[in-house]
Amino acid sequence: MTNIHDVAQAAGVSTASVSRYLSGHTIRKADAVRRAIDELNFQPSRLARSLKSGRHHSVGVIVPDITNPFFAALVKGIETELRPHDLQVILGNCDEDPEREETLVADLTQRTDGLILAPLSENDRVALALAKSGTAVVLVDRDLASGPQFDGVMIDNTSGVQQAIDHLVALGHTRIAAISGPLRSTPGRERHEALLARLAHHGLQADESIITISDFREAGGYEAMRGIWAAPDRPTAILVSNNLMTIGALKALSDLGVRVPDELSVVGFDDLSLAALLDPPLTVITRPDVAQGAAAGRLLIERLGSTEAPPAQRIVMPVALVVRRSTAPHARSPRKDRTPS
Amino acid sequence: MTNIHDVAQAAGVSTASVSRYLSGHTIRKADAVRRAIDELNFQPSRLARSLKSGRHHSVGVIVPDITNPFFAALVKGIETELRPHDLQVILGNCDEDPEREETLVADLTQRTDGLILAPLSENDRVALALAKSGTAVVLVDRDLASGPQFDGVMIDNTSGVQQAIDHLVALGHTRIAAISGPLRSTPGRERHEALLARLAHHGLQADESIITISDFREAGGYEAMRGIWAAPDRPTAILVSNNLMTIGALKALSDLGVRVPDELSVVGFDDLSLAALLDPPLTVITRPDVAQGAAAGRLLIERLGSTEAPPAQRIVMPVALVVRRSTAPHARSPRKDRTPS
DNA sequence: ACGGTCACTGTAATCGATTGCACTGCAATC
DNA sequence: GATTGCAGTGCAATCGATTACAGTGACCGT
Repeated sequence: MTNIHDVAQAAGVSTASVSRYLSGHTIRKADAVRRAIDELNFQPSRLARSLKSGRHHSVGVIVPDITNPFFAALVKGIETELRPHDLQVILGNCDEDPEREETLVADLTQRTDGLILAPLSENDRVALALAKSGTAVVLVDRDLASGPQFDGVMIDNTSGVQQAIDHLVALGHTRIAAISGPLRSTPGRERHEALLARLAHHGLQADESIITISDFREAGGYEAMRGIWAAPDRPTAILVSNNLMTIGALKALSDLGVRVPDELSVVGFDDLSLAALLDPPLTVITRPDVAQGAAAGRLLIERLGSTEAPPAQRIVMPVALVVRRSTAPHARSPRKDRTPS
Repeated sequence: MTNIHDVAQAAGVSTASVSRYLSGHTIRKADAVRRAIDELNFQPSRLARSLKSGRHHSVGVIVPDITNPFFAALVKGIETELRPHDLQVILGNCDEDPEREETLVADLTQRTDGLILAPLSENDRVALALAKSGTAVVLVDRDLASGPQFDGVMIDNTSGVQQAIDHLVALGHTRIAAISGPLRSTPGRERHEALLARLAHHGLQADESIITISDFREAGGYEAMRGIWAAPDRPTAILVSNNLMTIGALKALSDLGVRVPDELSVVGFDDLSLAALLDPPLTVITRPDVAQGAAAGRLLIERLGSTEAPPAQRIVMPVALVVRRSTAPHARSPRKDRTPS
């Protein structure tokens, strides 16, 4: 690559003048400089610029799993919001790996002006690094134990789970299974806690053999579902705590030949773009995804804009139950509920 | 942030010694330096490092739409391949916007050692910039008109379309519709051309009223499907050229109350994680996605590893037809094929 | 005691830009 | 004609690291 020196030489001016030309000042030999830039195909090094100015004109977004359509949508929301502000979005996918998350945080704090982060764990070590680094940070969907010091955009997990359980109970279900996500993450923990609380609220017991903690991944949901179906006393309904595990669970049910909702009512947390086309159409808890990303983008812009750090802001977005046809009234006896083998 | 100077001062050595300590040399006051680094929480600036060394230890991946599960899978394959080589993956999502693509290319060529790119258009302006910049580039899934000078990992679109059409013809369909992608992109063009060629090969006519060019997006597929179903002479089968448009088409059919495959046989290009669970399970052309990404990663590593530029390599990966139940024999008369309105 | 290794050290140049400072030269003003 | 003002200029420092080069000192052998 040609550098500013080459251009200066070719145009017969000093590098200072070229630099000033680039930043919009009027200079005497503007024509010559313009021509030199064109001919040499000069592009100022962003690296050098950032080193000098400390600004990068980009923000990092770190998500646990870009394969998850929710995070893909989140990213889309963030980008839409950030684009008009001349901020590049740089995406890091830590693939549920804490070590990789740490590397990414370290890397991106140095290449970007701010970070939008969905941490893997509430007790993440990254929190420390972040708190010290002084980078602008917005948490999204997932919190940190030391969270309150950061901006954040969360959703009302508790309400979502309550709506789902209430719906199942209203349909007459009393033996309700669940596949939860990892408890170290906010949605995993909050949804699981809400589940236990709501079951208790209805006077239902939480049976460990049909309430499984899994990993928010498709394969995990598949395994968990098979495990639950092998339990001595099968449930008549199940709440699956995120979209990918729901897909896995549905595949397991399909492989096992279990009819939904006749034998098992299924509610998934997170909508799926195909949920309405499934057989049967899936009852889910929907939540804003693109909007959640956009909100996070807005918070970050606000923070980057102000010179001194404003107090941390928290946004909690509402969720809603969408009843389709994967849930049905519990027609049979609540006890002794076996399919003929 | 503290810099190498602060550390040097605190440890009572010169910056050179700190730098040497960091790069693994033995130095006399190693202990003091280590302690200073810990206490000051020093992390060397990657920016400054890159500026000096010209290496970034990262590669850029630019995709047209991260919301598309295919690209998400591709990214996953790339990451898995690159991680062991100490290369960060930095993701850019241009969201089908050429302008944004250009910005991203410009940005990422400066922050990374190489680029894996799925260009929006075969005649992309970025090609020029790339050719000049001398960055290592691997094209994936989509080619450039000036492509042969770059490494690339493509798939056999033609064969995939042939298999799909042959399958439909074997089922007795003669009036075959299609929703194609944008012709400026490789998969759009190749699949469309293969479609026309294969229809001709079977002596079938390509009727413009039921062969639509769309945009590879869900909404586009939805609209296109509605348009096709409004045609005076309806088709009995359709090939949809990618996953998102297939989702859109299925939603349109669902909204229109069209029964699949009774009234219309549907084949989609690209598998979907839920394809088998749909009603009915969807017949698709599958293709490697993670593997395609991994192959691209390998090519890039190879290129980055060698000092002088090796000749460009091309990989073409095979595709396969997976017959499920969205395609069925054409039972009724091929002419005058209306559902009762 | 002297010279020669050898291991380590600091100074300073470098990567490619930006910018404070002192300065130039021209036009406007008295 | 001298003075002021001002737009534009180049030099050199700077951002934070790496590294060629020229020391420095300890230690060894004679």
